Amino acid sequence: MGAQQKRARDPGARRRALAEAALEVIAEVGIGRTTHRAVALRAGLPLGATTYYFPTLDDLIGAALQHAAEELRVELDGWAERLGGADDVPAELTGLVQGYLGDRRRVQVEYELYVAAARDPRLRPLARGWLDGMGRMLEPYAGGAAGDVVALVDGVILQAMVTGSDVDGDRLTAAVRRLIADEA
Amino acid sequence: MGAQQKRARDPGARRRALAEAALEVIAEVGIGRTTHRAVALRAGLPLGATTYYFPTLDDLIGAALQHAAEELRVELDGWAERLGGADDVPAELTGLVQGYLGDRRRVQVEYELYVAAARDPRLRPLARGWLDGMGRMLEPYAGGAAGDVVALVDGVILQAMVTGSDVDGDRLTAAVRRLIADEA
DNA sequence: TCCCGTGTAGTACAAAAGTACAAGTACGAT
DNA sequence: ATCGTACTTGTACTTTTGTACTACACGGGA
Repeated sequence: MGAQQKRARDPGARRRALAEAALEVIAEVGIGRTTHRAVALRAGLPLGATTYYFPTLDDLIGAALQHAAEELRVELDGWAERLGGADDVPAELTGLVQGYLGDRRRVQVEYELYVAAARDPRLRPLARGWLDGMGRMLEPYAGGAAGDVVALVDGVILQAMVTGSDVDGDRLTAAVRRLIADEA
Repeated sequence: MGAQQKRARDPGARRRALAEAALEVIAEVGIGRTTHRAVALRAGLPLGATTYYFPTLDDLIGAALQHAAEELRVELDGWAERLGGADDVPAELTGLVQGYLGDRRRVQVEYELYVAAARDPRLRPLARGWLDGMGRMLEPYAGGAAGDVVALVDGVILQAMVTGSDVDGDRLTAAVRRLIADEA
């Protein structure tokens, strides 16, 4: 019906734009209150585009979370590289955590995914990507305590998000040192 | 209009029933998808009861979360008592965590509250109740590392919820021991 | 006993939201 | 150049949802 000018065709870009817009909406209002319309508005696309590319809302949200999980994996690869060239691993890890917290939107989405995965087993593989990936990354330095360091880091990030405050770098570094003492 | 038999009057019990039903709904579908109708159905009460006792949906959810926060405080008091009489504090703490994880519904609500608080500052005081209370409780045993132990425990619980698995008691105990070594 | 305020319950209504669809357009294959 | 398919877009339809409202019943005080 529309006879106005239509934008250039680029289905791939639209899928990505929708997924990214969905992530922004999720960060702002949570998974549960994310709607087709809010995502379309955020992406600057018509409502119909959402259902054309993602048959159902769950598909849209699922694709967005998958997108986020992939971004997280890329982030983790960067961490692994940085840790590999570091002479003080705990201090470097602390710096990475602090940098990660610089983008609260992204962190918020990650924890949205966590809580959703706790409720819906279908999302667990996505959430485990971060946990397992980080554990594997830390194993060379933390050995059997890698999982503990992951828990500590996730807990520290959670605290920062809930209280709205920053991470105490020295304290985190010291705690990581204690956890990995004598390991690896 | 209804001329059927009405239940006994007990406003206090109704408020409590609605708050508790809301918690169950929140645990199942998340805060964002919690509705008046779902809560009323769960509580076995008519729809009108929800708006009679809680003018708006936010009020209902807020009351439910406050209810949960109070329950958490009671739980924490129990923990404090148990830790006070324990000769092996890290082991006792591990046992408490494992016991806490026995009621996943409750844990789910707690983390729903966390993530919601990260997004909405108005909920932060409620969420801080657990963090601060637990920190204070651990201070006598963990000293300056109390906050680290809280982070570790929260991270471990989060891992258990996300992966659907149980907590490795020995590992948690060992990690706590390391964190509080030389403290307090 | 007779009210009257508080609680109860069913229903109503407008807004929001998920999804379907019809109409039209661009682009590659033939 | 034509044709068909994939994409685009605006709108329509139905369900869900928040909230308001009407009608009624109980229970204690005048």
